Amino acid sequence: MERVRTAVTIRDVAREAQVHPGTVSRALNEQTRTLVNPETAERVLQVAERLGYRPNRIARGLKTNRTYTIGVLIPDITNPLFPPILRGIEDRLLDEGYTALVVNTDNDPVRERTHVEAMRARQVDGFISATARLDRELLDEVGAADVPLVLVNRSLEDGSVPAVTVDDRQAIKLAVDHVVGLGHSRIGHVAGPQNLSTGHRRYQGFKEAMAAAGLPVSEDSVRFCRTFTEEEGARACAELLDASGGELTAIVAGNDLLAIGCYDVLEERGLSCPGYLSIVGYNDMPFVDRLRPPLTTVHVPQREIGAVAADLVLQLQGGPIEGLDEILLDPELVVRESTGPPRG
Amino acid sequence: MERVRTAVTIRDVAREAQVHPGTVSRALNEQTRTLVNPETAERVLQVAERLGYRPNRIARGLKTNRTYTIGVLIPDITNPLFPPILRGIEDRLLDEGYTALVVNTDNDPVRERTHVEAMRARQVDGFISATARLDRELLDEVGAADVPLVLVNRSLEDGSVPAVTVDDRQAIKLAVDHVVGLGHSRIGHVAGPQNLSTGHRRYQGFKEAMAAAGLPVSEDSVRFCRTFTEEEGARACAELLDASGGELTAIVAGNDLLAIGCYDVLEERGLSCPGYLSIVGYNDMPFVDRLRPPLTTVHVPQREIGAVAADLVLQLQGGPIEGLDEILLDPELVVRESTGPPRG
DNA sequence: CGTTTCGCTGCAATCGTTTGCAGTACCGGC
DNA sequence: GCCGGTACTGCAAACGATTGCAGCGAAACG
Repeated sequence: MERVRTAVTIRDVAREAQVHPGTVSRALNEQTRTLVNPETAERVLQVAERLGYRPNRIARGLKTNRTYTIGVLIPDITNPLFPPILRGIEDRLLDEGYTALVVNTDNDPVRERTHVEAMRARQVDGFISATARLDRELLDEVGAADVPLVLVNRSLEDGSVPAVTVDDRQAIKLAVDHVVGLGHSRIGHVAGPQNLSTGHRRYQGFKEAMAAAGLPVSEDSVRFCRTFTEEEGARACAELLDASGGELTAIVAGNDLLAIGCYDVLEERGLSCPGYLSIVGYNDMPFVDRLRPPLTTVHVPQREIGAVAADLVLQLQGGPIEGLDEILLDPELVVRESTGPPRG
Repeated sequence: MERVRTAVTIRDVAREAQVHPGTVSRALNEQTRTLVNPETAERVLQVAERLGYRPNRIARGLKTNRTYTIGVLIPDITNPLFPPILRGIEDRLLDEGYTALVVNTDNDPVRERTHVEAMRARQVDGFISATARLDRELLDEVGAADVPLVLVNRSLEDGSVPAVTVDDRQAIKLAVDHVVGLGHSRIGHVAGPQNLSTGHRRYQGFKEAMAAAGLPVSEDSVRFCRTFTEEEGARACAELLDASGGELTAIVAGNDLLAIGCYDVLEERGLSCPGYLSIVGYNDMPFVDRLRPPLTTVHVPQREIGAVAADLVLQLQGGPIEGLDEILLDPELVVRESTGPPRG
């Protein structure tokens, strides 16, 4: 309960340096140091150093209403998609003396709420959310408390909250154009969950890109997954293969995990990739270049997304910014060995 | 600068409920609620709810010297080894109302120091460190401040700091015995950095296991890597292959990344695995079951390690525990397809 | 030499809670 | 009727910092 009172406070320094605590505070703070006599300041600095003084940010935060902490909501850090984003965020925050409070929500509303509450109670200066969904209610709540919030990897239809994402439509277009360029025309889409903005937008992008290429998209050429997992990808892929009567020659998947699921059914059925079926993923997760075959996928600059998002919350610390909604970064197709010309 | 003063404080609740702030505090806290008249308590609860009161943990922490926050030091969250550990930690912490403050150190001493300072300034209640090294100095510093520290995935020789790890020696023995059982006798070791406890202990374990199996380990049968990366693994593997004059038939690697490096040189040289060379990894990182061939490796219960570590810091909150040093969890060999009988 | 200005420092309130202590009211027992 | 006890509740001092305001001495100015 009672931790040994070892901490040296501003008062200790003051006593030792023969000045008032207020003066110590000023001397220690870059911003206000000019207000104190250089000699005094120097002395205070010395004493602080000698005593091993460590400012108590908690106390500081109480007074200044700033904790220099940003809450980061992630569905599941175990999903390889997120670590790079997190790195991007952290590195950027660190530069400015901020720290990230990271939590996993599992996209579970109650976990989400618990975590957001906990973070608000800790007076975080802002939020970055990579979660697929966030209660409208929760959203409004943090909005009302006017602590900045920025979304990554997804966005709101109404643009009411700033977001940084990759241009999903353009990205999917890259993918379909690639296989079209290879000569494919019977192209399927293993789509992500439609209640997630990412899944939905990629599906839209697929339809658009196909239309632009003058290709029809029938009911048989797309299947929806309930989650972004290998299992669902496999299920959808199998259904697609069955429904198309073996005519499909390429699949663009809603994300890499889904693509891996496709690999699984090919292997199971003894079909080759890209010989029998070309597959392109989405995200360029770590290690997909090590799959057999290495996965052709669209690379999204995760780390940069994180960094930009961090930048944004940091800027938002200064107050709201007008006319800010979505920042789109450019995706990039990385061609590996899971795509090739159509069979026959 | 001045955020709108929207927060409702304990005083607002007090005014509204016609009681003293102290009473509100007591009513709101489970522990002390019995001290207040049930009716009053109920009324306070109601008002608090109605006003949307959110206790300010910062203020609370200032008074109670508890932040319910644990600092977690990780080398690099981008390394697939760590996300599961982090999950284990977070889930366990969440159960107890704690939150994790996570940072990436890159094993860089200055980053490390910066981060530790920042966390101490934020008055974290404890530390969990998964970093390979930590300045002796830093270690002592947090020790002196008597905030609990527990290590994961590595330990100190002198056992001065509680740690939770897997039994590296036993684990490597599992690996060695496996290939020995397959009939191998010319077994090499691609060892991790010897300045990291993990790398060192696995190397020791390798020598011991070989000795126990009655097998010699010559100078030509081990190569050391400077880092736990594919590149280094590849370099070491190539050297090993060259040095042994083509006699080696199996390699046990210091970790999965190193093993992947071995895969690379085999591919480069057109050699097969496990036909020409059996390879066993260490850690059972996500996705190694999807490599070609799926990697035989020793599984370490990352998530559990994290959970146990979290448990430990939590327990340590009650005060130091006597006779506590290292908690060893059991590794488990998972045999996949990268190992087979020796050629010839 | 008186007055203003300036540079520096001290004072004390404040941030939002917690908590030891004291006070009050009521009840029961003798 | 007095006393002790019990059950609440209020008071006020913390926790460790920040900061507007005021004071003070010395320099500058007229």
